[in-house]
Amino acid sequence: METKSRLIDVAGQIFGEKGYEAATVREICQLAEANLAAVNYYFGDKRRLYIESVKQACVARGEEVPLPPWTASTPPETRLREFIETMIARMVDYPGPIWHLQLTMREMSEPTEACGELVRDFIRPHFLLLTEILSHLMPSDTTPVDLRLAAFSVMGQILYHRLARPVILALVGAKEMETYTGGRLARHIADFSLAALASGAHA
Amino acid sequence: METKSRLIDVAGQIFGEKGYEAATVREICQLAEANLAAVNYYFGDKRRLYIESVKQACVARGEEVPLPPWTASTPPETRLREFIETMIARMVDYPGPIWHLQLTMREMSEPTEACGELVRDFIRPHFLLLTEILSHLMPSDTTPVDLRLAAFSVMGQILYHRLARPVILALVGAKEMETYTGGRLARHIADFSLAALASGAHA
DNA sequence: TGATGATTCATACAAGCGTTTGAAACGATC
DNA sequence: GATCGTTTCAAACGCTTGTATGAATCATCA
Repeated sequence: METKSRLIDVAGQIFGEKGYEAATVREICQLAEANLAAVNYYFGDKRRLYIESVKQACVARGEEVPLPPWTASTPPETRLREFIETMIARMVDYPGPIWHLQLTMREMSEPTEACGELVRDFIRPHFLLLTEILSHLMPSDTTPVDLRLAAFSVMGQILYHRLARPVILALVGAKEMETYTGGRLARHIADFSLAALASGAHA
Repeated sequence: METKSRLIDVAGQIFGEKGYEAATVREICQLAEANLAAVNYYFGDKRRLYIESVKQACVARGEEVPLPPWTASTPPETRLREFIETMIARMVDYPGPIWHLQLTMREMSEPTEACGELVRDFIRPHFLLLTEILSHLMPSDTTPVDLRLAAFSVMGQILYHRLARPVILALVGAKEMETYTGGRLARHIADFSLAALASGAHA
C-alpha cells in the first residue's frame, strides 16, 4: 500500500514542475520506483492520479504552515499581519517542496476537474477568513462587495510574488532579489494594505 | 507569405488555450489551413513557432489598448488611475482575442526562452513607467527598492483579476461577477493604492 | 504446506506526436 | 515558353505516449 502514496507524492512533484501534459506516467513511475502499470492499477488512469495529487498537495500544505493561534483579544491588525505572513511564508519561504504551490497556481489559472474541490476545501475557507478580518478593519457600513474587492487586493499582492517570481528576478536582478525575504515582503504588503484600509477611501 | 502570419496567429490562439505541450502542430496547421509541413518550412520547429507567436501577441496587444496620451501637466494621480485602467482594460474588457493574455501569463509563471524577450520588450517598459509614476506619489526620499515593492503591489492587484478569474467566479458566483466591470475594478485598485501611498507608511 | 487474493512485473499495443522527405504546383524573370 | 527559386503537398518516419494484458511474485491464513 506504500506504492500508492509514493506515486501520489512523486506525481505532485512532476505535475507541479512540468504541467499535466508534459509530465509522463513513465517518469513518475520511475521516480517513485514503481512499475509502469502501477498507475493504471491504483488510479485507473493518469487524469485521476493528477486529481489525487492536487488534493493531497493542498491538504499537506495547510498542515505544514498553519495559521497562528489567535485569541478573542487578538486585534484585527495583528490578525491581518499574521495572515499575510503565513500566506507569504507558504509562497516564498516555503519549507516543504515547492511543487505544492506550483500545482495550486496552475489549477487556479487553468482549472481542471480538481479545481472545484480546491476552492471548496482550501481557497474558500482562507478567503472567508480574510474577509472576516477585513470587516473589522473597514467601516461597518462597508458592503460585502467592497469587502471582497479589498480581499482580492490583498490576495493579489501576495500571489504576485509567487506567480511573477521569474519576471521579478529578471526585473531587479539576483542581488536585489535576495533582499526580498518573506518577512520583508509580508511587512510591505501588510503596511500597504493597512494604510489603504485605514484611510477609509473605498469606492 | 500569408501562410506564415496565419500560422503565427492560429498558433498563439492554440498555445494560449492549451499550453505548449497540449497544443499540436497538426491542429494549428489545420486551423490555419496550412499543410502540416508548413511549420517546419517557415519556423524550423514547434518551439520557434511558439516564440514567434508570443512575441507577436504582446506587440499586438500594446497597439490595441494604448496608454492615454499624457501632457507635462497631467498629475501623477491621474496617470496612475489611467495606467491601472489601461492595464485592467487589457486584462478584463480585452477587446481582442483573449489568448494573447493567456500566452503572456503562461510565460510569466512558466518562463521559456521567449520570456527574456517578453520582459525586455514589454514588461520592463511598463514596469519602469509605473515606478516613475509612483515616484511622484511617494516621499522623495523613498528608496528604489520601496518604489519597486509598491509597484509590485499595484501590479499584483491588477494581474490577480486575470490569473484567478476562474477562482473568483467560483467564490462569488456569476451574478456578482458581472458587476466586476473593468471600470469598477480599476477604480477600486486605484483608490486602494492611492490611499496606501498617500499615508506615506512604507516600511 | 498449499491455496487465494493482492500486488508487481515485463512486455506489447495502438494512437498520436514532431519532424522529414521528395515530388508537385506555382510565379516571376528573361 | 523555358527556367529557377519559392511555396505547398501527401506520405511516411521514428519515437513517445497512455493504456492493457497475463504471467510472476508476494503475503496471508486455513
